Amino acid sequence: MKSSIRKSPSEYRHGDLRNALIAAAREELAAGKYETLSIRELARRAGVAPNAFYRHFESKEAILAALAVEGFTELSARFDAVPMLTPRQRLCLMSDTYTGFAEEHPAQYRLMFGCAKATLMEHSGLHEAATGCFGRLVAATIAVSGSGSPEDSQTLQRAVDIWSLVHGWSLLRIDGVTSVLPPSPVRPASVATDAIIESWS
Amino acid sequence: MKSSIRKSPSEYRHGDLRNALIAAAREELAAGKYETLSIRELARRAGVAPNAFYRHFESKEAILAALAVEGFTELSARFDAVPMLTPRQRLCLMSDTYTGFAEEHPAQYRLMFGCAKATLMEHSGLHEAATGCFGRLVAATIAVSGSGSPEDSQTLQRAVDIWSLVHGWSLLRIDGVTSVLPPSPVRPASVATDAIIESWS
DNA sequence: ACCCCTTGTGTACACCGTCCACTTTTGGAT
DNA sequence: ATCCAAAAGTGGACGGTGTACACAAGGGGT
Repeated sequence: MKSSIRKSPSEYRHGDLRNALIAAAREELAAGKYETLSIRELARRAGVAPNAFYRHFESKEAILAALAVEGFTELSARFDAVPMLTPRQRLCLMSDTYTGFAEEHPAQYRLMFGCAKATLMEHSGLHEAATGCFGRLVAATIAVSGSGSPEDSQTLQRAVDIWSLVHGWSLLRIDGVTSVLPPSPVRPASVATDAIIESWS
Repeated sequence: MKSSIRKSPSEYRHGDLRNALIAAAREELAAGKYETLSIRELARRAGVAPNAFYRHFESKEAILAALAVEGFTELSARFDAVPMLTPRQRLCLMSDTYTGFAEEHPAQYRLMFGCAKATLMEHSGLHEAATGCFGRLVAATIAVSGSGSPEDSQTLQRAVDIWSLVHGWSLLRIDGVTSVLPPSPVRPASVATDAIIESWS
């Protein structure tokens, strides 16, 4: 019954610390901080001791992986919401959907592919989330190609070409690298996407 | 004349510490370490106290920038060595030159574009090196397009499309992201590059 | 022979991720 | 209602980082 000096007993248990930590991490990402994101800072934001973190996540990598999963899931949802016009138009729209997501969530996007590296891919759900996301790209590619199964080598190559284009397009803009060239009005990635698709016919 | 316990007077002065530090950093990059590269480790390798570093570089960012400059310069040199067949063939070869460099030096490549972010671009020489590198891409694009000055908006857009493709292509492979898809024989980036070029005519 | 400037050292600070031992609280079985 | 084990949060510590400051060692120009 004796109350702690620092916090009332009622708030000794945070109640939903895991989500509070994730929410704080999302804020950091929204503020553009990814490389400098720190566990201690998240704990501070949640009003909790640094080590409380480890009751909810195995490691720093674990929460990063969770945020990456969120990102891939959100991107998948956006893909699913792209309307079906012609298969070709749909794949172009998916290109712009992709780059749009990356530009809206630059730090999270970088996180998603920073996580793809090495050991992080082993974290629960990450591989599945990423696979599901790009499976949608492959499916849309198949729809355009007309034929080809998901294991068809040519179809995969084509999907990876599109993926490469929108991935590079997104990162060049996120990192502000295009500033090394004279400024020019931005043209959507779908223009180049459409050119690549044209070559398939 | 009394000798230090730790090192003979003759090696109190390292002689070429700056290059030794850069060499050590190059080794770390060759070993794939970029995010975890540390000043203290470089100093250890050079057999010197950590703070000796600061007599030769303003900060950690400074040596990273220097390594990025090296990368852009090397890539520029490779671009210059690409033979002129037809302008279109040449641009395709430059695509494969680009991805080849990235695959040979994955950590350095990531560094080059990690550096592109934010404040790092302000470091001496980095902006020039990057601009020079991609100016070569623009020039090759102009050669294909037939017309167009470096300020021509359409030409720039086209060059950025190619750049996006090879940048994304390189990073997807560097980060091993393509492992989320069933394995398939790797096709050079120049196939998609050629498809994009085709759409210009 | 002197001085000074360059180069390298040592100490220190604030931060980080994470391990350990500890305390507080809660939920369920008795 | 009581007790106890598990869950959740705390505090301290270790080894790591980048870097600021004051100091020592040594070589070059006068």
